[in-house]
Amino acid sequence: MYALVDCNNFYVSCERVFNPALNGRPVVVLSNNDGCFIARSNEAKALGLPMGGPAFKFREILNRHKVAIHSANFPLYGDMSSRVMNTLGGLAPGMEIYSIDEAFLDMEGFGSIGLEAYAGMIRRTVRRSTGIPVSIGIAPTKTLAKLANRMAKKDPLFEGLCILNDESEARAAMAAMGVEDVWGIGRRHTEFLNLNGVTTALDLADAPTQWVRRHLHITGARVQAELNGLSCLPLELVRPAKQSICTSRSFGSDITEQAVLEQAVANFAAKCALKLRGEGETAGLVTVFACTSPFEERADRYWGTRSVALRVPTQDTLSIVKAAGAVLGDIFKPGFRYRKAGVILGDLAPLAGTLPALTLFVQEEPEPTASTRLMEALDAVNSRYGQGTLRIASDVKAGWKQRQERLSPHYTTSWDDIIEIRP
DNA sequence: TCTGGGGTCCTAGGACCC
DNA sequence: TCTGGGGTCCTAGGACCC
Repeated sequence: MYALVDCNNFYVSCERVFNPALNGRPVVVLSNNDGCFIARSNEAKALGLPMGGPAFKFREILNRHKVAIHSANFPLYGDMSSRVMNTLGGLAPGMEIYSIDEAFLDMEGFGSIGLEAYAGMIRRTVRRSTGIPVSIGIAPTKTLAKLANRMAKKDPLFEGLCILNDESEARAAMAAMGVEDVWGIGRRHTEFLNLNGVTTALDLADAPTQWVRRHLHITGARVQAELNGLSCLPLELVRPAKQSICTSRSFGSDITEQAVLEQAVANFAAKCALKLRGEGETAGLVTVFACTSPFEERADRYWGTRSVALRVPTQDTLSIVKAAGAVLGDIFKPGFRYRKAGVILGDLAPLAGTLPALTLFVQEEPEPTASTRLMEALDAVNSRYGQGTLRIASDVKAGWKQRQERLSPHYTTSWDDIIEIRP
């Protein structure tokens, strides 16, 4: 049996841990730039505020119901996530961290204690240790565990815990669940399935397997098998190495000058390099993109992207920022209003096993130790005094910024912020 | 005025190999 | 008139996840 543990309204719950006055009130957390809703309390959901809805379209409801609004505070949420995962890791023999607020647990062998009692203990322990409320779904496959979790959240009668013990319980749950709510079935597949009379999860489970394989491909076939109790998605106990690392942002206001865009891209490249070192990897490919708002008139839209291969794979901020700056020079076209840009690192390889790339015409030394030592010093200073304390000169936040008008303090990751909230 | 960010996997098709 | 079989690698685009 697998358990899916999912934090309730996670970002809102994080804000409430440190600001209990938010309990019982409608609360929303906004995306970067304060654009869309990315988390809503139950009270906010009841007001009809939709996931992903742009805040400006709901200004009237937000004002009328005095909804508490927070800008996204990802350092806080990431740290709270670690606390939840550390707690869960001690409560089961195997765990797969699936997302910032979800983990699958191996429930093998807990049948004798009683799954229900054990799951109740998990919920109480996480709540007591971290302040975060969680819901749990338990079933014979991961896909059914996701479905059970959804039941646990949807229907208050379950009180945050739903266990599907056997086929008849699974079939009853699937009959009550729309096919669009099945894990792995997105908007396009839902549209296709509905047109063909498949509207519930149970319809999908019972559809002809060849037909599912043909139209929903191998991933859809796995979903169907899992709904029928055949486990084909094992628990991934170790996180696979990342294949790419990306940092991108939309801007608080449009950018038209190349120099300003260069500053932003330098900042994104430096952030990427920091993440890269955190993963212990080197990158061999740097991709940069810059684009206008997708809501522009067609003639004013532009999407530029280009990649450059690095002669020597590296995790050095200076090399990566330099490469990214050169690529931006290639794709920048004057006359457009740029709304968003980003840097993507690819061809990742572990640092330890890195050999100098074979180059035919250029005699390339292995990466000098000086670079490694400089990066160590850079990271040590920034870790001690805050990210951005020491940075590359082109990475200046002079001409671009994001909107973050209602940011809560970084309660768990910044001493300065804690001092600031002292009464 | 105002619409997020960071990922993965799969397929189809082209180009190439012997 | 007749035109194989078995592969790899790469890329773009689509679909999905939170």
